[in-house]
Amino acid sequence: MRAELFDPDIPRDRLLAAGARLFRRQGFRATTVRAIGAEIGLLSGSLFHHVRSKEEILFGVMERVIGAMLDDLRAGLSAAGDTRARLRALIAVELTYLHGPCADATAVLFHEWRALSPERQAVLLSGREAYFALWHEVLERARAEGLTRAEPAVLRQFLHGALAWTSFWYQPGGALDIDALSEQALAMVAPPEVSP
Amino acid sequence: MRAELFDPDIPRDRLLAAGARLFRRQGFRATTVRAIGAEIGLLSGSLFHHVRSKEEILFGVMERVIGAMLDDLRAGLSAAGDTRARLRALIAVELTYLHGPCADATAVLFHEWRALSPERQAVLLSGREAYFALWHEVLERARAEGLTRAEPAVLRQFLHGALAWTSFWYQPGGALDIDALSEQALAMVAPPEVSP
DNA sequence: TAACAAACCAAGCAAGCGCTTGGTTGTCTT
DNA sequence: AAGACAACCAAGCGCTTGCTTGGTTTGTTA
Repeated sequence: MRAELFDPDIPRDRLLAAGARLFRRQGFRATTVRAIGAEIGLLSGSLFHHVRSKEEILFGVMERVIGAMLDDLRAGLSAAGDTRARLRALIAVELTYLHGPCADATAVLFHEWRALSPERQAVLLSGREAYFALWHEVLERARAEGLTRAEPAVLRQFLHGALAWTSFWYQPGGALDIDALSEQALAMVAPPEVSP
Repeated sequence: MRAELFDPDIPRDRLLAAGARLFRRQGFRATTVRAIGAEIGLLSGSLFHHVRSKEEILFGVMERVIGAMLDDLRAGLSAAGDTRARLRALIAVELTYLHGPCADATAVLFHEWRALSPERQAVLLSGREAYFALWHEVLERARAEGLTRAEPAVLRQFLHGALAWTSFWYQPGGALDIDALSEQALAMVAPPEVSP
């Protein structure tokens, strides 16, 4: 996966990274433009030289991460062998984004979706749909092969919810690393014994 | 389960119910005391006769629902027979609260936890811990009996996340009712074939 | 070295926020 | 009849918010 979503040498990217960090920690509404500015040593007014509005920061963060996740998921799926490996790739990509170097931006994408205006939500919707279309494809096959039992459309939501929720409790650096966490998620949706 | 958390005949309860409704729809920060007042035909200042602060509304809502859920979960578990039935009860109680008559308050409890001050979070923590202690007990037995595969502590978080996330996508009244949704969740964490 | 644009500062505006204040209304008890 | 109390209104205070404005610095190019 790409190590960084934002280039520290580009002022606007520094702004987006700071926004992601604070939006994740305090939420979009609770974060002031003054706090974002202070985070990168800027006065509150100065950041409107790089961005038209506070919401544009949120949108910029989401747009960036949604594109990157889609790329990485495609790469992960094409590298995976059987359906079970593809299932693991779905999980691993999401957990890696949620707890790796892109953790801030990914958490913001998942948890601050409602803070974005409906118009801008619509702009990102195609990327979101493409992402979950890949999920659906894998989950359909997984059920056809007897790996999973729940209906793919429902399972997709359950699994995504379970993974997104990890940002509230999972601490990277503890006893459980991301690979082990992925394996636990895989064990939940597709216990090894069920496969033929 | 108890049909209503708030008594429409008590002014303060009407206030809490209105708060829950708006907090769920727009989030705590985005909801103004003026909007809450308007919801029950009150001027913004008048509602401070019933409540000391806006946050006290949030706390009141959460306190109420957390106690009710704990009662209902205890009742549901004692009525259930084997471990699989107890597992179903865990799921059913949570989904019933999330999408039944207490949907507003429950969604607020799960999704606006961070909006509560740390001091008040601490007050509710004992109720929360008692609730999840019951979960843990059931999930431990489920694993001991071979019903589930993932570690109980992790599975608890995954499952709770999956269920809490339903408030973003599940629409009661559609083709899938709450019982069917519960069955899907159960199928995900404990596929029938695995049991001995 | 002059010109120019990107990047930033200093100051503040208009609007909205949670909450306070002082007073009025209606109901119930004694 | 009179007191007590809950419930509410009308008005607005002090503060914070996102964002604007006009001007200054800095670095690059011609």
